[in-house]
Amino acid sequence: MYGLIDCNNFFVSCERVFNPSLNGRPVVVLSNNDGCVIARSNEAKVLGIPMGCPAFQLKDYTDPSQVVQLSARHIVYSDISHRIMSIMGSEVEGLEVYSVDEAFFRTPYDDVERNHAFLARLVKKVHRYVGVPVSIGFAPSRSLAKIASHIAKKDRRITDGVYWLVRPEAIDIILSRTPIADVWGIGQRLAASLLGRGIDTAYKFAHMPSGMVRALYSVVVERTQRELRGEDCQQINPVTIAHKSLMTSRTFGRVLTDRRQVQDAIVHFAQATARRLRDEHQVAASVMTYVRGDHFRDDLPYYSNSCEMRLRTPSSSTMTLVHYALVAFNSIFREGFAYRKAGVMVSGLTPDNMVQLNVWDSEDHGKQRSLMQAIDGINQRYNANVVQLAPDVGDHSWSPNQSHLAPSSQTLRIYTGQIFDTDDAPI
DNA sequence: TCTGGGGTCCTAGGACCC
DNA sequence: TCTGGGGTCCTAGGACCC
Repeated sequence: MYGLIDCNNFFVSCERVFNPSLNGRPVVVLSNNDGCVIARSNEAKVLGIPMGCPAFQLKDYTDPSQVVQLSARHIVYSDISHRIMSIMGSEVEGLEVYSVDEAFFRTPYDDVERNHAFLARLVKKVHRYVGVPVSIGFAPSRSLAKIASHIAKKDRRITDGVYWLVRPEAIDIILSRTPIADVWGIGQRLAASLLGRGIDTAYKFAHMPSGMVRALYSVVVERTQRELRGEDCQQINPVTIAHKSLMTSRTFGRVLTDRRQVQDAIVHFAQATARRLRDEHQVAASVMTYVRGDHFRDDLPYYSNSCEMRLRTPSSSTMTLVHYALVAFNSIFREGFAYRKAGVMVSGLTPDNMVQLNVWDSEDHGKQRSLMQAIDGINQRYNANVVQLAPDVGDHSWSPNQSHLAPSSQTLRIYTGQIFDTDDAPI
């Protein structure tokens, strides 16, 4: 059987670890640029604030002064996530970290009661060690475990944070109470389409003829259906397995028209991406740069474009990636438009010890590699970006707004073991 | 005034090959 | 009038996830 551990209101719970006065109050965590709501405390959910709600619309639901609004601190959340996952990893087999606040695993026993008792202890342990409340569901498939974990989180009668979905009769009852849109893998489009056919619950979906699901939709949807029937068929890629692409992008704090300022952002994103790539010991085969305007502004001409460059030899060198990102940028930048967002993505990733060197590049490659190792070493030693490439010294006019950051206290620095640089908060 | 930042997988269709 | 068939690879775009 599969278990799913899910952190309750994760980002809000992380903030509460450092500021217990937030307990019992409506709290929301805002996305980059303080744009929209990406996490809500239960009290905020009760007020009717929806997920993804633009911050400026909070007033439609409640007096914004009653709601504590916080800018996201992903470095902190990521660190807390690692702590939780490492506790989990030491207690269960086959941990698959699915996202920053969720992980699947295999339950240790065949017996339902023993699993329940074991997992209830685990819920307590995580809360005691890390301070974040979690819920666990377990079932024959991951999709059913997901539904079980939601019940564990939402149903107040469940006091130990664990719910299981194993007996077929129980599964049928729960599925018939689960709206089709709540099924993992059924998004907006599919839900609308299924509703149009009268399929409004997970139960009805699970009992559609599979041939029909396959013909109407795809193998992916059919797999979801089989999962609801208790069959195990979702292949999860644990994040411990290397990424296939990496992206760094930001919405700017304001629209930019100056070429120099947008270019500044591209250089910064390319550097950040290169560093993450080296952290993963991977190299990229191609680099893509994209820019776009502000699609919420009708008063400005909108422009959006991207350009992908293939590298002669796969690389993770900052200099190489910045170079190609800028070549791509120069080919898509148009004067006379207002830019609101840009990003750099690398793809075609492979382990750096498997690079096939192009004969023309081999000498250069070795030198760059040594240089990058030296720079990374220095930056790591001083916990900061002490050494940077010359181009990334602009005024960062593209920087996002983060006006609701909790104070970056000494406690936090000690807790995370690093200097917390709000200007450079990679996820 | 103000609307995030990552990722993955699958499919359709075109290019190209024999 | 007649104008193959089957395969692979790549890319763009759409759908989903948190």
